[in-house]
Formats: sequence, structure tokens, C-alpha cells
Amino acid sequence: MSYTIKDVAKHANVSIATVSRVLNGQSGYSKATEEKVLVAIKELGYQPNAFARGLISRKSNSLGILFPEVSSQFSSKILRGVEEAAHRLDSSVIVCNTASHGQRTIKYLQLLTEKRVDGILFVSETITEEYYKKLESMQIPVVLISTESYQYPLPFVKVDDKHAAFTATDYLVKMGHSKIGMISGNKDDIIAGQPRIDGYKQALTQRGLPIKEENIVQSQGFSFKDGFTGLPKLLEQSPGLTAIFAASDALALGAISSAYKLGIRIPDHLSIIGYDNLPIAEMAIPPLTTVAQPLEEMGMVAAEMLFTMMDQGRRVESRIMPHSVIERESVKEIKFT
Amino acid sequence: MSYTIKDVAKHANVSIATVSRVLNGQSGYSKATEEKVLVAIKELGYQPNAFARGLISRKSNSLGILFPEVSSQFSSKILRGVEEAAHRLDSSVIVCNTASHGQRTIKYLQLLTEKRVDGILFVSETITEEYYKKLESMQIPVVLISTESYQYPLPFVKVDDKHAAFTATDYLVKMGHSKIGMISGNKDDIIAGQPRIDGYKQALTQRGLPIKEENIVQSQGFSFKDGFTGLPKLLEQSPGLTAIFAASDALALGAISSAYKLGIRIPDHLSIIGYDNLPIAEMAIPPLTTVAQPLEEMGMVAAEMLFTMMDQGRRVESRIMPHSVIERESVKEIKFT
DNA sequence: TTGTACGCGTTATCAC
DNA sequence: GTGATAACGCGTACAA
Repeated sequence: MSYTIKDVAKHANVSIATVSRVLNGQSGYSKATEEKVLVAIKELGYQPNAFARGLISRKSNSLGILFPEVSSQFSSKILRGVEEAAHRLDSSVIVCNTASHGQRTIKYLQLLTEKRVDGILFVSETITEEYYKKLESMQIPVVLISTESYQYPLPFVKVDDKHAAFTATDYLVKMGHSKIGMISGNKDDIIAGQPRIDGYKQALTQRGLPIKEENIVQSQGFSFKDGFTGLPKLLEQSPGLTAIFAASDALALGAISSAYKLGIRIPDHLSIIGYDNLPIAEMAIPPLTTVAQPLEEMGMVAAEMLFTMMDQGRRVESRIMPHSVIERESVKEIKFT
Repeated sequence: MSYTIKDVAKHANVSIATVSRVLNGQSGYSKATEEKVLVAIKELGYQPNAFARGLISRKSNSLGILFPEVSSQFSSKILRGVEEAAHRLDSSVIVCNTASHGQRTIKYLQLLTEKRVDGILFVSETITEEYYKKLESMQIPVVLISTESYQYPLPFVKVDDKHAAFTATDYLVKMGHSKIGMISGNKDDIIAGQPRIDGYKQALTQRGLPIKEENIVQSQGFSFKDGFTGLPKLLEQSPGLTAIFAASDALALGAISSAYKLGIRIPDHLSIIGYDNLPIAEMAIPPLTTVAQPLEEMGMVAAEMLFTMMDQGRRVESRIMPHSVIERESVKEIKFT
């Protein structure tokens, strides 16, 4: 069994109150007793009990983070940032893999309530009414990452999807392309689907280029596989394309892989720009030009927002994070003569 | 503020003891009172307080897992498995990113002790004396993942690195190669460095092939960058190679990328086999043939080991997990005539 | 079948 | 400066 504050008190010949005081860096004791206590603590190897502390303080110094899929590169990067920020503030992070499953998510929320986490981070998930009610009843800060809610007033941190998609497409135009296709995620995805399509279209419009529906292929999700099957479909619908905007790096890599199989050379025959700037982007052949989201930073910022909400009970403004295109080698400039 | 068991008791007109009993599925109450209590719980939306529970039970229903780098694909996969197993047993997982930093690791261990986690998982780290002492003083189960300790009696789950490296190399031989190089990690890495080199050498020896030191290039770590710089170095030392065993998928991808820049075609000019079977392996161009480690399963198995140690106080046997080569397209068979 | 009361390890409010 | 002691919310031995 481990030692308690009582043991320390006895060992140092003081009261537990005094031990508690030096433990928490309060005032009200002489230098001499402080020394005594510190020695006792060290000698016994005493470790405060977070349960007892939490019972009184009503704080756990931990936060919960929910992902649809923890093991994606996207999630990992965010987790990394969150963990870093949490660590700096002496907090721990509890990870939950919801698998986009309602029941499972609710169960996690339940668990996190019992553990009295100080705050909750929701990544890439749509907030249903059920979730929101549960969150509301928990009475703790919540911050959304890489998603937002139109129905519920939850602060979020994400990039502007439409704007970023605009930037990606516009980059292709600037590089001399005019026949630009898109491999998009699901249109029904209000957050990452439609807005990116809108951004793509707006860039074309603004540049005086026509919008053709056959230049867009929608896929189930944002995965490698989706990109792999998406490219041939798109090229069949619309053979003349010289460049493609893929709505995620995974989609882009899938497309590149597919192109390789088809004997289409990137970027000589076809240019591709991705979205996310995951580590895989620079591992691709050729290295993928892409629109970067500052994922780690987003994680850190979200965690920090959570902490200011916790500590100061303050409402907090949502944050739109900057995106930027990372030029690598998957887009070729077309020169005019 | 949230409701307590006292509130529920009052609401249901019973004592807190009774509430506690139905809460914990014990016996000793009539169907009628059970009903009353359940209703009260539901009406109030009562949530048990894990602090109070933990104070008595001395259990937190959570475990800590330490990674040198949470955001690698390798770590993520393991985390996914651990999380899954933990979820099934109503436990939570607290992630810690040690950054391979001693001080930071110790601090995490400290934190985890205070939170009274039920067990600890250590991933890919060398257990120093300092760590071990700390772990010992914590008096809780520990399981190592993808690493092991020769000095301290800690159970582990990993694949047999030497054997897996042997298998990889042997596969290349079977495919008709005889001039086989290796891009290895650091020789000083007792766990993932030297053993893989040994496995490589043993395969050659056993097949009657000569071992030449110039056919091996060592790198700092197992990263993409290491592979990228390693390949040209290796090819300079030893120009006649027809196949290469890379000690990790990241190394392999780096090498492939480098080969691409050099105009060397994989697998036509050079065959490459990797190690790990991360998701990136199938995204590579060409898709990477590699030796697979069952990472998710390793995570699950390790977590389960932890639980049996916790619940039954039993010692537990280390587990060597099976590896297997995943044939994709980065290795070409050489036919003899 | 049910209720009372003590203890888990801390912090905080009093007195001294 | 220092020390009792009452919470914090729950489980459980014991009594009824």
C-alpha cells in the first residue's frame, strides 16, 4: 500500500494540515518545518492521491478526446498537439475511439462524466442532438476540432474548408491549368464535403472558367481506396483534364497510385494537389503538393481554449486556422506560348 | 452541481446503502425497491463519482500508455488495439508522449501514480534503471510492447525481430536474389537494431551466401529521411545489389523515393522489402512488399495481459507474436535460365 | 430486506 | 505558525 498524508505527518512530527500546506505551496509555516516535511515526503516516497484530491477540488486534471478513428494520421497529429498542451498544464488526456458509432460515443461520454474530466474535445464528428444534450448535462467545456456545429453553440477550431479548397484550385489555375477536376468527399458531409466543392467551384468561377459537373467525382469518404477508384471514374467522365484537386491527401495518394497503374505520369500527364499535408504527402512519389492544415497546432489551440474555459469560466471565440499550399512535385506548370 | 447517491436515496425514499447495492448489482433488496431506485437514478440523471469510488476500491479503471511518439503510424495502430481492449473492459486509456525524454517519462510515471492507474503499457522504449525503480515502487502491472528488457523481468509482447528479419531476407533469396543489401536502423539499438541485422545475416549464411559489411548501411533511426539518405550511400558502397531489406517501412519508402529521384526503377532495377506493414506500405508506388507485425492485435493482447495481471494478480507469460510477409509489388522475381 | 455509521485521503475552515 | 476537524461521495460491516 502506498503512503498517505497521515504517514508523512507522523513521520515529520507535524499535523496533516501542515503537510497539505507545504504540498500545495501555501503559506503559513516556517522554513524549518517545510524542510522536515519535504524530507519525510522524500523518505517515504509519498505520492498524493488524485482520488481524494479530486473529491474535494472537483477537478481531475484530465480531459477526454473523441475521435472517429484514433489511428489515422490525421487524428494522430491532432492528438499529438493536444497531448503537448495538456502536458504543459499538468493534465492528462484520455482517448476514445468512437468508430463514428452513436451508442459507443454516448457510452464514452458517460464514462468521462463519471471520471469527471475537466473538458471534452470532439474531433471530426457531427454533433447530434443526443450528444449535445449529454454534453450540456455534463456542464463542462467542450471544443470541436476540425468540425463545427450549425445547430449548437459549441466553439471550434478548424480551417476554412471552402477557402482552403478555393486556394488549392486557384493554385492550379495560377499554374496554368484550366481543365481542372475534383475528387471530393461526400456531398452530404456538411463540414468537409460540400464546402470544399463550393470552394473549388468558386475558384473556377472567379477565374472565368466554366463549371462542369462531370469534372467532379464524389466518393464515399476521404480514403486512399476512394481515391484509387475515384480517378478512373473521373477520367472516364472527363478525359481532357490536366489537373485534379483531391479533397484529402489520402484521396490524392489513391489517385496517384491509380494513375501509376494506368500509366499516367504525375505530374507530366496530370497534376494533382491534395489537402491536409499529412506525413504521407512528402513520402509520395512524386512528393505531393497539398494544402496544409496545421493539425498539431490545432490540437494545441483547442486544448488551450479548453483550459481558458475551465479556469476562467469564460466563453471563448472559435478559431479559424490558417491554411497554406505546400509546393512539392505533383503539380506541373503549364506555360503558354 | 451533479447529484450524489444521497440525492438518489432521498428521492427514492431509501437509504444510500440500498442505492449503492442496486448500483453495484448486489443482492439484498426487493424488486420493488430496485425499481424505485432505478427510477430515481433516471429522473435525476445521476452519475456515480469515480473519485469517491476509486478512493474506496483503489481502482481507477484506467491505464497509462507511454510512447516515444504518439503520432507515428506505428504508435497509432498499437494505440487503436489497446483502446479497443480497454473499452471492452470498461477502462480508459491515458496517453503519454515521452519524446524519448527521461525527465518527461519520469514525470508521466509520477502523474500516473497519482491518478492510480491500474496498469502501465510501455511502447518501444528502453527501460532504464530509473524507470524500473519507479515502476517497481508503483506496485502495478506493467507490460512492454514492441520492446523487451534483458535486465528487468517485465513481460512483453512483440514479434521476434531476428526471425522476422530472417524471413524478409530469406524471401528475397527465394525470389532469386543473391546480392542483397540492408538498410538497418542503429546497431546500438539492442531491440530493433542489431537483431534485425543478425536475422539478415543468418538468412544469407543459411543459404550459403556471403556476408559483406559493405552491403549494410546503418542509419540513425527508422525514418523516411534515413531511408532517403541511406539508399544512395548503400548503392555507392555496393553497386551490384539487386535487392534490399529495409528495417522499417518508413526506411523502405525513403529508399524508394530516393530511387525514384535517381532514376532507379522499383522493382525492375531493384527490389525492396520493408518491415512493419504500416498503412503507408500499400500506398507506396509500387505497393510495398513487407514483413507484417500485427500491431493492433499486439496492442489488444498487451492490454489483455495487463487485465489478467490486475484481476488475478497472476504473473503472465510474454508473447511472441507471429509475423508474415505481405507480398505486394516492390519485389521482383529473378528467373534463372 | 433495509438502514446507520465509519473510513477511504485530501483540502479548507476554524481555533489556538 | 500550527493543529483539530468537517466535508467531498461512496462502499460496506454491522445492526435492526
